[in-house]
Amino acid sequence: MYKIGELSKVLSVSTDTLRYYEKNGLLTPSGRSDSGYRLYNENDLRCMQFIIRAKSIGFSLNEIKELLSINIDKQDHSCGEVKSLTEQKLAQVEAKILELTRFKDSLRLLSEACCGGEEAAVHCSILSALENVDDSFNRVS
Amino acid sequence: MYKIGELSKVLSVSTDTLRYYEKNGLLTPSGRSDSGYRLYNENDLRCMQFIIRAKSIGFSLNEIKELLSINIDKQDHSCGEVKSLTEQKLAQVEAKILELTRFKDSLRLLSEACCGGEEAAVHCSILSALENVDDSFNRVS
DNA sequence: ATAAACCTTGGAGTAAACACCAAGGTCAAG
DNA sequence: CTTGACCTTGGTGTTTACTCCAAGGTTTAT
Repeated sequence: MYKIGELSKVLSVSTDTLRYYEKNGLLTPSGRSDSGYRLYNENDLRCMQFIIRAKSIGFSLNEIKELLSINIDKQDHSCGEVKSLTEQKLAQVEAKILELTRFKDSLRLLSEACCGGEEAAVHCSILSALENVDDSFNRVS
Repeated sequence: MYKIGELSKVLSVSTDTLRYYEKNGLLTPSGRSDSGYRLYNENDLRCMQFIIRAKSIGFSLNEIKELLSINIDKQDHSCGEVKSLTEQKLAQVEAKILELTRFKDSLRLLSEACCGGEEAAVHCSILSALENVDDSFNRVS
């Protein structure tokens, strides 16, 4: 069992953040001490790690709550509902990956077009590189 | 040349957003009419499209400003500097793609573990699916 | 037994990214 | 020449995700 300060150190988040997440229904500590201190167990820790990872990927706290509800509500919902929500999120993630990949391609194009030397970078431009990417995309579609 | 309302319609963003971006140095319209109306040209439009795309990918307005400065400052900086900034951003994007891909894998695992039927989804859980992914990751590393 | 280092709740403050007025000037149509 | 749809600046309001007190109770080490 971790006290809030201990968990905050393990995860490198502030105690305020932990209390904030609790207030917003993302992570409720599994228990309280006699004196009212929050007590987190290993499962709470894993849940928090999940939240941190989902956040770093770009999910909002509300989206994360939705993802977590897949877990929390599992007794109350059918497999069909869970699967549908999961696949919806999956599609979102895949779309994001696609966009990011396209973006990566333009950055790489820019980087490769750039000689990297000492001269003024007049011919280097994110925008022109992106235009090239767009053009190729347009030609394909 | 587009007036602010015209550009806003073309791009499906509010005029407030366009003014906000101008105030924050992301996109300054290339001109003004005699009466002081903002006038945007095709280049401004492309720039705005870039901003919208970068935003949808998860870059903050400040990060986008940095990306755009690659373009704007090109006369003032060497190719080497531009290349370095670009590659830095490239690394960020690649890291993001990796994390997203990992996340996608866990969602897919969850989806596949789920029968999708009518029964209570007791055995379906994002967290347990993620634990499995983590385990396999840990075994590898 | 008394600091120092924790914890509690409640509330106020902050930064980002807008959204929404208000008061007034501009422009095209009838 | 006026009506309605646009534009201007300047300001306030909103949501998200924290962050930082303040006032007081608890634990622990000396």
